[in-house]
Amino acid sequence: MTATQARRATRQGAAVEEVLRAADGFRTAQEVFAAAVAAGHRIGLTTVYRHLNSLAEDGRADVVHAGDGEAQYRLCGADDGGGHHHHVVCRTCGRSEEVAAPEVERWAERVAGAAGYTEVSHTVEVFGLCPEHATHPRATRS
Amino acid sequence: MTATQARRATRQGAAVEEVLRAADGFRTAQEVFAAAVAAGHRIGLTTVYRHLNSLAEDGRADVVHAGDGEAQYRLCGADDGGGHHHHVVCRTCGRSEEVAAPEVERWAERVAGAAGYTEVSHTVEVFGLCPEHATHPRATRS
DNA sequence: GCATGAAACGGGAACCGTTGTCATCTACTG
DNA sequence: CAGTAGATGACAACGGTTCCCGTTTCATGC
Repeated sequence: MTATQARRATRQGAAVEEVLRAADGFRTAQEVFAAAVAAGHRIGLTTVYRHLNSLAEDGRADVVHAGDGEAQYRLCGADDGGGHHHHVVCRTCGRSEEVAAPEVERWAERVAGAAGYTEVSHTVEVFGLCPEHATHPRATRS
Repeated sequence: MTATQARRATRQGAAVEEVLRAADGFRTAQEVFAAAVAAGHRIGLTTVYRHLNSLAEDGRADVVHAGDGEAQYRLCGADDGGGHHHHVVCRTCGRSEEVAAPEVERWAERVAGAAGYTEVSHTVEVFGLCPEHATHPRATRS
């Protein structure tokens, strides 16, 4: 299961990756589709979903579920050796910063183990407003 | 504004809470609906959703989005004040343990702040298999 | 370069969970 | 006990995602 040589090289697959690479943040499948079409690519929504899922499966893309039932995708380093990571995502523009979270990993393992749970997985997503989209300084910010 | 006495006391509202209380884990809205009907309550799916959302809004229930677009609900201590907490949820039966996560709270604030993000919120869900549903030790690394 | 088999594509329908609509019903108040 | 605001629920609408299946395109051998 090393070589997940799933897909054949196609224009559409390239288009999806291209759109994803051009965006420096998370995008929904529909946004990717719209962007690809806008860029002149001939591609169907179904195909966008197919490629997005393939990328996610192969670990070439990260997925977050924003909580309102809309999955968002983002390209990430092909085989980011050992680095399971998380993101801080801007609620407004989808921009994101990648952050490592060794403490959180350990914490998850520990509390789950303490409760007797096995095969532990976890989802950690941090949402916020990036500097550019920060609202009026409600606290003491200058 | 303390008493968010939003809803009138009705049989249906009681039924939803009853079902939720009987289950010691997370349940989807549809499951709650099915259980209520099975228990002989006369109630509609719409109403189940309404009460579930009310409970969640008032902080009387926790919600997790299992990642496949299905929200799951669980009763929790009425007004547990500042106690923002998380859960370890069994993938198979929905059973869950409540866990406090002060370190994670701090971590989220810190990394988001470091990246210049404000209005930070986060979702942390840990999934696993409870002792009862553990599979044979497969040595699989997540 | 061209034929060929297989994989990928894509339009539209199907699905599924969730929310909106609105006429009817019911829990509370006076 | 009657009046009324609010709750209910059957059904339709909705939005995101997946399935279906005939058509197109890729990759390869000739």
